[in-house]
Amino acid sequence: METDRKSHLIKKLGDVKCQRVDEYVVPGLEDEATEIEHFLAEPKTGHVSVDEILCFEKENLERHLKMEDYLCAFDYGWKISSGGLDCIHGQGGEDLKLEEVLDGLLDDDFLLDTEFPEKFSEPDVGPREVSSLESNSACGILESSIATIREPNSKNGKRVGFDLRHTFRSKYRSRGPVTDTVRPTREHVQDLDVSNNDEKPLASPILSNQKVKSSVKVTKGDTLLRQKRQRKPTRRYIEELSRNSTTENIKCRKVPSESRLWRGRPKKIVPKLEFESDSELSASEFEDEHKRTKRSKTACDRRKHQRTWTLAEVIKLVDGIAQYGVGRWTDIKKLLFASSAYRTPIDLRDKWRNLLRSSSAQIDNQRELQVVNKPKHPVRPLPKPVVRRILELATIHPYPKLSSSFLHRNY
DNA sequence: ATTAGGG
DNA sequence: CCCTAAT
Repeated sequence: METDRKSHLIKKLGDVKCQRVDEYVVPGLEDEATEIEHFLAEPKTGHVSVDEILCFEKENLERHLKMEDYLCAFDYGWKISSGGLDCIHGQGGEDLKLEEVLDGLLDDDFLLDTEFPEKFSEPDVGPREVSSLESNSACGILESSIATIREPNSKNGKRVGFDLRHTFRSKYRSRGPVTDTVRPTREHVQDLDVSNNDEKPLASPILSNQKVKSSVKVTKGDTLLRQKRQRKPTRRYIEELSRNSTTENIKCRKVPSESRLWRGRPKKIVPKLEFESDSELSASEFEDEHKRTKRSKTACDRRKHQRTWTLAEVIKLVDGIAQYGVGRWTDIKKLLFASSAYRTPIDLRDKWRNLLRSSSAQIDNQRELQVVNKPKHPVRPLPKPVVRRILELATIHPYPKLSSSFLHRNY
């Protein structure tokens, strides 16, 4: 029985990996539509769209977020420099094939640091599944997200992709319905997020089945996942480790990853008991580790660990600040980033601080950037709408120590 | 426990 | 991102 499921799963995954990019990447498109709508909606009015609620499960998938960034970029008329595409919704844009677009995207260095097939091997979904999903989770997820794609025209992936693209486009173009959405109360949002905790140990039911179970049992909030970890390794220990094996990036990733997990959720639930379970990597940790950014080895030693912010995240953050105001980072974290085990409130604040800095700088250099914007320059500017909102918020909720530089600035 | 500031 | 002081 168990083996049956496993083999089924494996087969399923095999199928997935054979999928073409344009096929299995498509589910993210609709999602993106909701995200964009969400963003486009006026911050002060209700902007949690019904779509978002309905789709919140899908939204949890990190891979979707990745795609969102690109699609956001399209919305802002960004240039896909290497693809030779000017902007998707231009006149000629209508004729673009989805795969062409994706090709351009793949060449672009914008936030595409993860291979697609890999992403599907680490499905993370809402915890609601968690209970019933211990044995057959991955199957359900994969099937639901892929079957829909294959269904319409199983013979021709291209065609399917094309159609879906239109679905997406039409959806995000008509931003009308978004505005009249019901604004969820705080409680609603809370509920949503609680059941929405996407960093749940579903990363790889296949790989660490038992462990998932053990750590899921206690799961209720977003912090309980770490229960396995009883004791924080001493800093010396960590340093020792990284010094002893200067060799592989394995160390570069692993050590920081662990220390990262300690931060943010220090003692809350951690009992005094101590039995070392270091060898046991909980699913969430596995996922965490798995998703850890891959970058040059040189950067590894400087920043212990870092995860690049996606556009979607930035937008979410800006929205959160618009709602709750600057300074209430714990609230924002709990309500909007409950699904992200990383991104501590401090991270949010840091990000905001950086956003302020960069967006003001971007205003200054706007013209210069467009001229000098040879693809070589790794600086990818924020979409103007985002910058706009950031600056607006900056004036409304002045950030200590930085606000002065903004107030006398007119944009 | 959280936040502001600085590194 | 990390750390610390202050609240």
